[in-house]
Amino acid sequence: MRDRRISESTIHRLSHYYRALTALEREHFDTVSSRELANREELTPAQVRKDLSFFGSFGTRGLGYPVKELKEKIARILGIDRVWNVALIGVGNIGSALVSYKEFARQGFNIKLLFDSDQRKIGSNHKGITVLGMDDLERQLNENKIELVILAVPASSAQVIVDHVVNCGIKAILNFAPIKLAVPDDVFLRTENMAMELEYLSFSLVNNLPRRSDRKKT
Amino acid sequence: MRDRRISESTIHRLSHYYRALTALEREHFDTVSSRELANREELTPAQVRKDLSFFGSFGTRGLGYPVKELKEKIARILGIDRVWNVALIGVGNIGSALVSYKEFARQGFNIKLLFDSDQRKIGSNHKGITVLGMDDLERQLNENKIELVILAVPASSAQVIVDHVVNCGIKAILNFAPIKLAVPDDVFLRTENMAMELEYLSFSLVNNLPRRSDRKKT
DNA sequence: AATTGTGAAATTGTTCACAGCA
DNA sequence: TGCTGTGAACAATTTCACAATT
Repeated sequence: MRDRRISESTIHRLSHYYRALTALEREHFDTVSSRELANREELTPAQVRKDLSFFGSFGTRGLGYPVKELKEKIARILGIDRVWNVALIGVGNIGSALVSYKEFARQGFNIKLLFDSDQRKIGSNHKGITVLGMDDLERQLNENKIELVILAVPASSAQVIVDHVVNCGIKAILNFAPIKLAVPDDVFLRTENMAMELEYLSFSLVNNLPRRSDRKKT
Repeated sequence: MRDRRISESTIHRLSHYYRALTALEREHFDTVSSRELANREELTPAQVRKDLSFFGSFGTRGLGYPVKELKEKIARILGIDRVWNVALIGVGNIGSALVSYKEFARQGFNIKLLFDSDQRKIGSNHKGITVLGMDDLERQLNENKIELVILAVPASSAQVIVDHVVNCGIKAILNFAPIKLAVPDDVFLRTENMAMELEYLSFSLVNNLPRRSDRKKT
């Protein structure tokens, strides 16, 4: 199964496995079967095995997967076995919530810098980090070896700001503005659209969809 | 094409079409072709036509789709042509950011009630809404005809609280805790996992994935 | 006996290509 | 002519089922 193209869904499921394995580790399980892992994230055992087999043979026939080891393997695959230096642009509602979002830090996403274009916010403090102005962006990103930028600015200014960020050489951006941004082909952009899931719920309620849906193919 | 099962991806793409149509309306377009609509959300024209054809024949051959009308049709399909009464539980970082998140209000999601189990937060005010205690939950949800609950509580208490919410008769829940929650089959649950997209970016960077990926197949 | 790893089959989702209509 | 609507072709993903292994 070496070298089949890895799909987006597979990668997202790795995040789920990682989460489940973190829980299993806390509960002192040494090994876990594909069935148990599947149950915990509402997937099928076959899918778990197929997903994992893309990356190697991590299990033992008859026994299952070693929890701690598999968790480390997946962390390595996802690239979260290290610390990423992150800058966050836009310290409004969402932005300031994200600064304190524990799950980011727990997975090695270290928000080191905050930026805002609002003069009144520059110099203010969030969780011990001083908000910088946008004119300082390029130098600060370089000096702090930032590899990842989170954008939490209004939709109206998001494209201008993302252009600026791209010009600074950043190759990975997480966008919270509910708008489609254009970036060059060599930049990774993901957009978190929080209204979309509410719309999905709304759709489900009015159309009385077949039940038990939680997240993408996931 | 009547009565093919509508996939999750199709529904998510409807959200995208809705967003694009909102922009087109603002730009005073009367009609739009499947090609233009596809371009705006980075999809293919065939996909746009197929998606829309699930729900009816909204376009005119040779001309395209009427922007205003199509937007209304999609709003109707998504169930956002009305106001939904929403309660938000957990007024921490994420929770208080969501209260002020304009996009929710704009799409008819009216956050009417706030709850928290922290005594110090009860009685405090967010955007003019007073935070209530959890003991009041059932009565308040009923009296205010709440149909949708947003959960922004810590992972550790999320399952207990979601059980409580389900017992109050709520059938649609948006969960922001990074954990898999169990709910009965007749309850719609969606989980917004914000770390997942960061993990995807991290994976992309370390694996130097083929570029230009923005959200699910979406 | 239990459980992985994996080709093959089944299913689901996407794109093609063109007839049909304005 | 231009563009939709859609069946048919194609591609991707998931599930099945079983040999291999402990």
